[in-house]
Amino acid sequence: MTNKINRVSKDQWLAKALEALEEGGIEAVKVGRLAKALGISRSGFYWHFKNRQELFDHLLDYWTREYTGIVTDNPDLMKLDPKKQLLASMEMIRDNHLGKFDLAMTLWAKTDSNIRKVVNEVVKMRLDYLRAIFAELGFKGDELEMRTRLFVCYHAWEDTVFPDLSDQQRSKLLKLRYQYLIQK
Amino acid sequence: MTNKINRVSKDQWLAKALEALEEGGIEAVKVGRLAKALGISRSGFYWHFKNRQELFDHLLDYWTREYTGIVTDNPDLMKLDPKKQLLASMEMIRDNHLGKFDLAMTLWAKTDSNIRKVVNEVVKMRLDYLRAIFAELGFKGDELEMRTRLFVCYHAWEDTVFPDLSDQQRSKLLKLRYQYLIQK
DNA sequence: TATGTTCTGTACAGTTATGTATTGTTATGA
DNA sequence: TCATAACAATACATAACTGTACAGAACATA
Repeated sequence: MTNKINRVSKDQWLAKALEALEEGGIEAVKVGRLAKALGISRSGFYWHFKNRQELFDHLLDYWTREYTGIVTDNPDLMKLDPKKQLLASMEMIRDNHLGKFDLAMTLWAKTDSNIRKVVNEVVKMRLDYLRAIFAELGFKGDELEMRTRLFVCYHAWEDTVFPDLSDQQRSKLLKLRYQYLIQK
Repeated sequence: MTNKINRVSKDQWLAKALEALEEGGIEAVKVGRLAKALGISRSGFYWHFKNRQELFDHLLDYWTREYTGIVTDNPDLMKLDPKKQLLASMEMIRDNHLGKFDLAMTLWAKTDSNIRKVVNEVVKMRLDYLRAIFAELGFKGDELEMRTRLFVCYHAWEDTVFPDLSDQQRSKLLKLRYQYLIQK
């Protein structure tokens, strides 16, 4: 008996949506496509979410929580001396693939002012966080700004721009970049 | 008399398509939306293009021609000594907004292997071009690779990641970055 | 003025998408 | 075991999007 039906939770819908978002941007996140990918009909979706927009709101929420605060709001990192904090941040960004959704989010921000607001805030948080570290390392003024932005841009986008780098190569370059960035 | 009809050329369709591509990725490039934005019906589109795919082919073509070769295939730049070539390249990327479509193209590449192939080639061309310059400046091995990638990533994405930078600030940071990147 | 080329709108058919309504099935807790 | 919550399928109405067909207007040129 037990004609088992595949049941899909809210989190599973969200996970598939994130996948679609990462791969094709927000316009590729379609209810029907997600259902097909999950192997069920669309009906369950509207039990979990009022409509497509509500899913979008959750996606934005998720990204803000999971992909930004981990570094910039981490008390353990704050305790370290600036050099160690910088290196630990670099490794954390790499290990957690913190730039994973930056591509889709940044594109999304272009057509949606709500998203734009959040993305701008996130970029600002990252800049503030790194600026503080480089300031502690003794950099000032425009030099401080230049290093901060070089860091923020590169580390958020390395995965996206150079997806084919091996882990080994990535690690080697990371160490060298660390030395280079703290050098006066 | 002269009930003037708004006529729209192929180039105008392409221009609007590029706009849509830049703002919302390839999934946002819809024939109907372009027509609406141009203030006409869709019919003309199918006179210029066989179908939507043919428009996509043109978009890829356009990007490859206009947004990559300008720097990496420029004989005038090759004549310069490496330091001047580096600086001129940086200014050229900035002035021509050469990273303008990188966001949409990179996302597009995730779901289309033809696009991925081209995008990968373009990134490779950029890396080769910059690697040659930094090599002439005396860098070797992993250090050479680190600087090359730092440059390529930052300069293609600065506009996208920091859209709010003023021209003045952008110029100031460019000069400092130039000094920093050639420094041993 | 005649003629072909370059575009236009309108109409239609087919596909894909959203959202609603309704009813059925399974798991859980009282 | 009974009620309810948490899912499921199916059917339906509507809108958006693609592509085709076709008739006609404007333009270039001879």
